[in-house]
Amino acid sequence: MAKIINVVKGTKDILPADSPMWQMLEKNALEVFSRYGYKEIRTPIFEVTELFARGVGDTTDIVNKEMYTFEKSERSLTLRPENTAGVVRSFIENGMARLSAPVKLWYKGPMFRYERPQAGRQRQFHQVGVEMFGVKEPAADAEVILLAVNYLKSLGLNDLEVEINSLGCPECREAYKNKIKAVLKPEFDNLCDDCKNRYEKNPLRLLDCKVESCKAIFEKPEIKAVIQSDFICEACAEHYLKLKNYLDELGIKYVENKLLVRGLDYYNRTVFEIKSNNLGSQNAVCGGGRYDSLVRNLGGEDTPAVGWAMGMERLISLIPSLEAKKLDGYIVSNSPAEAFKLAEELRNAGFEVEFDLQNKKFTKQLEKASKVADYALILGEDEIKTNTVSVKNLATSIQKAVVRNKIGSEFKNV
RNA sequence: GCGCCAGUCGUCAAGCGGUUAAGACCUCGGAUUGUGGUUCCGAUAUGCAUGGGUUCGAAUCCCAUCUGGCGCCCCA
Repeated sequence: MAKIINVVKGTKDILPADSPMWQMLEKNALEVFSRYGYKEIRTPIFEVTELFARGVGDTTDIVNKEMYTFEKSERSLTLRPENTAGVVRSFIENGMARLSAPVKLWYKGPMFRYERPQAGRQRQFHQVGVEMFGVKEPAADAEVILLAVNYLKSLGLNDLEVEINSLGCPECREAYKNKIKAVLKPEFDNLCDDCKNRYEKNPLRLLDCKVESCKAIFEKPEIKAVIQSDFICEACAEHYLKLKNYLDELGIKYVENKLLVRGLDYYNRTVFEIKSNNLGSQNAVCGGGRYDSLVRNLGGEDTPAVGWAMGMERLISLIPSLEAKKLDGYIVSNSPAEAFKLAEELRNAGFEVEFDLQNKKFTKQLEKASKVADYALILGEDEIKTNTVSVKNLATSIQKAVVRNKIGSEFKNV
């Protein structure tokens, strides 16, 4: 035999046994998001590399080491590692800023990140996400979080923990970063290598380092005081407070996590994550926040925006697997032409029906019927002569003759 | 990119230096030639991720590669 070819590392087939689950996720997304006025947008799977460098941020790991980038006709193109940048590009390019705000969009589809695969992490994975443009008020943040919670609910996921935080605006965050850097400066040599790196790149990410020696440093009173301080400016604080009030009113439980820092550079003010304890170390199913300066940074008019994305594979790993659905009927017959006609009749009436295409013996056909269908529709010589179909309920073993031209309306009653 | 663990039939696995490489499920065929899902019989890995090595002898030991899992990093 010829050598077989395998799927590439970090990618997976979605097999027929799995696809009903995916269909459910997609159907619920359409239903739930539509109720809030969100419309689906589908953007290309690859974009010009510069979009992600400018959009996601060139200090991020995603852009620095995880992108699938290739050259074609002297242009650098990249398989999308996330979809916010693409949606924003489309928003600007299609003049959606001229539409009446808010502009509410949702998407689903594959994303690509060159990372070491592990549980809940693949190189090709799928996200569903929403983006809302044009609303600076905290009600937008609240709606988007509510939408996430309700989508999860529609999937039977009720007990996930919502974590929120405010990163402040660029101004107050910059001041905070500088304070952190200042207070940690004397300890710099004692930080772990990762933290030394983060010190310059993104000091906010220092804070949830898991290395014990770093944790100990952050516990020192004078350092802890700075870390714990409410650094955000008045306007940001008010925005954050209003968001929390909305969430309280809506009965959405949340935990404030000062260490929550989304890794993408574009976030400001609100950031949030929804986590599960049943996912191992890749425990976030949903992550998002506000990104008021991204549209402008990508060349559009100043437009505030909020959104989130969920990892569909992670969602699926939390949902109990669905039972395989059986056919409505399986026709047992030694007259393929008659079986064809009956099958077509029932299929046109909306039933899921199959029959044997391989001239198998009667007993084999019946055995097959019992495995794959709720009813066996027996169409033998006797039945053809008398213009009937013997319908056998395979769960109860009850069998009845049904007049051929009433079969569609009656076989399910046996 | 780094560290640790693992890889035996379509699936779940036993075997841990000398076996014809167990067993179960699935699939297929037969027992019964118009009644299945319960029963009985049979078929299905010259092969143990791939490639090297050690050994009289390797699925079993060693090395490399590939893939998966866990952790770090990061993120959904």
